[in-house]
Amino acid sequence: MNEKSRILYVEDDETLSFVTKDNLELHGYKVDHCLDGESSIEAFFKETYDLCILDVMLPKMDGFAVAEKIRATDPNVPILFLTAKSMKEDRIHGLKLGADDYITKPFSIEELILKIEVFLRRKYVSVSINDQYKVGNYKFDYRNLVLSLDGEERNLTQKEADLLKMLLDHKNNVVKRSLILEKLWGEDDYFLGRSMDVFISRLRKYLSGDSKIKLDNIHGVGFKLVIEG
Amino acid sequence: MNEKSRILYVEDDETLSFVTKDNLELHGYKVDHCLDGESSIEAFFKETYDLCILDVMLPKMDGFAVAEKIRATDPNVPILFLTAKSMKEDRIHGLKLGADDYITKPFSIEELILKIEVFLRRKYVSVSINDQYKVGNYKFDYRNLVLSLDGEERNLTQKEADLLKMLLDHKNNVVKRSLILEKLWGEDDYFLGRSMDVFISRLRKYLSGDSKIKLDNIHGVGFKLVIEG
DNA sequence: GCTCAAATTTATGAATTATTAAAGTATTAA
DNA sequence: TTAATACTTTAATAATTCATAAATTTGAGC
Repeated sequence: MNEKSRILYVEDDETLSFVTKDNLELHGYKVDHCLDGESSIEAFFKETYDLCILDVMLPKMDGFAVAEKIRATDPNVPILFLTAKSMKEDRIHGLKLGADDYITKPFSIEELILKIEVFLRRKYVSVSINDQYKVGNYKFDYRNLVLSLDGEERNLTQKEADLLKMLLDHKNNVVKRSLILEKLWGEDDYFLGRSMDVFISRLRKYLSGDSKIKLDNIHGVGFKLVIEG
Repeated sequence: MNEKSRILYVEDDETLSFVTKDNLELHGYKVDHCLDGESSIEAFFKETYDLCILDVMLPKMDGFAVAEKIRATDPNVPILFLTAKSMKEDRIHGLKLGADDYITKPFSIEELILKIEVFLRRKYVSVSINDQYKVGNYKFDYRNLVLSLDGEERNLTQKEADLLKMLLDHKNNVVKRSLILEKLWGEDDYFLGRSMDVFISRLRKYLSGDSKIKLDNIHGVGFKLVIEG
């Protein structure tokens, strides 16, 4: 099991925050609660958090200001706002500042937890400069069809790139033969399967420069691109 | 400047969808619009999209079913649901399926676009949402056919995995030989029974690393996977 | 002790996959 | 229009994997 996810929760309503914190902890999160904006900034600088939940209305420094400070430090940490019902302006303002979502009060704990899960179950990196993938020691630029290993560039064909991308999107997971064939070849038939095998073979050769990369076959099922470390 | 982001938009209300598509295109997205669930799946298999917007209420196949299909193909693409106002159950159901957010109708275009931006400005990589079973000290990933004991991984064949899953689904209960044979081998005959015994035998070997796991035979009846504690 | 179910190990053959080479198919350039 | 080039598919052959079969041993239940 993974370690507990750490959540920074800023909310001045003591009753609500007590219940919410309690519930979140019951669900296995480690929650630090702050009562106002300023102390939350302090906390954020001291600790590392996986996610922040900010009430908009806060004493001393409102949620937006807190979000700006946090964003300036960390462009990646997900931020959820708690806003009063129907304050559309607030919601839009928050999203513009770089918040990732908002929840309108009153909210159900179940919904809050689901929203938290959405952001925690993904690794989550800002700014995808085009479609640049890291593949072990390789770099793969999907848009430009370039696969490179310390400066050494190799141009891929569209189909090679599509296949690599598909395997990469399912990194460390099995991708069914039928799925690949349907998606990249349009239909799943025996001879197209032979063709795909040729491509797999070629990708193996291309990627043989890094021993931490394996393109495994799962007999009768499909392929799995495994990258150690 | 990056290339246009490609959006798949599924919505059966023609008036609304016309306006929305138009607006999104004005904002620089490339939008493909589908009127029903089935055609959207087709489109998804043909093209690559950066984001999907699904109405929940759709003819032929509802938005949830579409989402499941899409998730099965691509674990990473962000999915936004359009739900009727106040249908809390819908929202929660959607999030559980792996949707990333929902927007309640009626929605403002500005808000929709902000939400889209939230998901497009980041690269999302799912941390893998597998159905992992716990089997004593082992972990069993049925989808990927992997059985692991503290880091030590072993790939199972499809049939081995099916059998283990079946025993696991009846954990601590007897599963009749005839049931296993019919379900996994298609018919119940003597020789297939011998074959199954080989598989049982193999599973016992695989699971021998944890003494709290027993795969008992109930003479003349079937098997029972017992896990203490 | 006897009989049959179950367990285990080894063998076998069919099916799947791998790899390299050759043939086909476009696409672009001359 | 032809030649050259780039790419995909087909073909041929080798290698591997796996379910089943077969052979043998163990053990349950009477």
